[in-house]
Amino acid sequence: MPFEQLKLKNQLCHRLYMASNSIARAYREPLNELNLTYPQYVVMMALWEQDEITIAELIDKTAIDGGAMTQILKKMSEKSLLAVIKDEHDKRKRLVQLTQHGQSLKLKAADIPKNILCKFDSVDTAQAKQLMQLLDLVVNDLNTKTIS
Amino acid sequence: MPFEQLKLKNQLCHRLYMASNSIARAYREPLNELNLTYPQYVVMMALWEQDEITIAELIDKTAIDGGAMTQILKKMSEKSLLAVIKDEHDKRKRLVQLTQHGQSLKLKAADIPKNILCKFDSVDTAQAKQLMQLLDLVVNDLNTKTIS
DNA sequence: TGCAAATACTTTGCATGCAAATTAAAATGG
DNA sequence: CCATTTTAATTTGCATGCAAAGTATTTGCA
Repeated sequence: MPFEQLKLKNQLCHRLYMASNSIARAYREPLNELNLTYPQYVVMMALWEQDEITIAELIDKTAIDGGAMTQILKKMSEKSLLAVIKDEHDKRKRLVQLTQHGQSLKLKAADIPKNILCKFDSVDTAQAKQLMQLLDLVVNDLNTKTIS
Repeated sequence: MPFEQLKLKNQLCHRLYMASNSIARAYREPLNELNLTYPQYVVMMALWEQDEITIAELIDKTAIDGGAMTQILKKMSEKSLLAVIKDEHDKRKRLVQLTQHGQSLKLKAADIPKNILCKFDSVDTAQAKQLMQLLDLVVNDLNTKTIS
C-alpha cells in the first residue's frame, strides 16, 4: 500500500486543520458578544497578562503574523481597546497599551474559556493537558530551524 | 487566581492555532514544488482516494468551507488539475474529476507525508497516533450539534 | 565618524475561512 | 400539479496568514 500515507484519515496535518478551524468556530459566538475576532482575543489575552509591551513581543507571545498584527492592532485601536504609542528610547519600536475599556473587558472574557471547555464531553482534563503537551512538541519540532 | 484560564499558556485553542499554522507552514515548501497550496493539496488527496465525486462530498471529506471551495476548484481547474462537470441526473450538483495531469501528480506527492514526518524529532509514531485520536475527540465534540 | 547590515514595522498581493445573501434546481406537501 | 421548502453551489464582504518589498532607525564596524 504505497499511497497509504496520502489518505486524509492518516494525516496529522488534516486533523490539526479541522480541529483548529472547529475550535476557532466555537469561539466565534462568545467572542461576537465582545465584538472580538479570535486573533484579536489572543492579543487581548497577551496584554491582560502583560500590558505595555512592544509589537515584537506581542508577536512573539501570540504567534500572530507581523503583517497581520499591524492590521489587527489598527482595528483594535479604532475600537478603543488599546493604543499604540511610540517608544521614546527606540523610535523603531512601538508599545501597545490597553485602554481602560480594554482592561475592563477582561471581566467579561473571564467566563469564555470555561464555556468552551463545557463543549468537550469526551475530553477530560488529563486528556486536554496531554493534548497540549503533544501540540507543544509538534510546534517545537517544526519551529526549530534546520541548522544543517 | 480567577483569571488563570485566560493565560495563553493554559489555552488549548492557542496551542491548536500555533500547531496548525506551524504545520501548514512546513508543507508550504514541498507543496510549492507541486504548485499547490495546502487546501488545494487536501482537495487532491481527497480526489486521489475517490475521483469523480460531487462538490458537497468533497466539502464533507476535506472540511473546507463551501465558499472557499468554489474559488479553490476554479484555480485548480485553471491549472488543469481537475475539471468540474455537470451531473446529468441532478442539475444542482457538479462532479469533480481529476485530469491526467492531476492523477499523475500523485506520484510526486507520495513522498511529502514522509518528509514532513521527518521533522518530528520529538514525536514518535505512538504519540502521533494518540495526538490524532485526541484531535478526533475534539472535532467530534465541537461538531456535534447541541440538540437540546 | 560614516556607511553597510540588522531591526522593527508597515504595506501589498494572494489565498483562504466564514457568515450571509443569492441563484438554480429538485423534493414535498396539499 | 403548483407553491413552499430544501438542497447544491456561487457570490460578496470582511478578517486573517504569509511571503516579499519597502521605510525608518539603530547598530556595528572599519
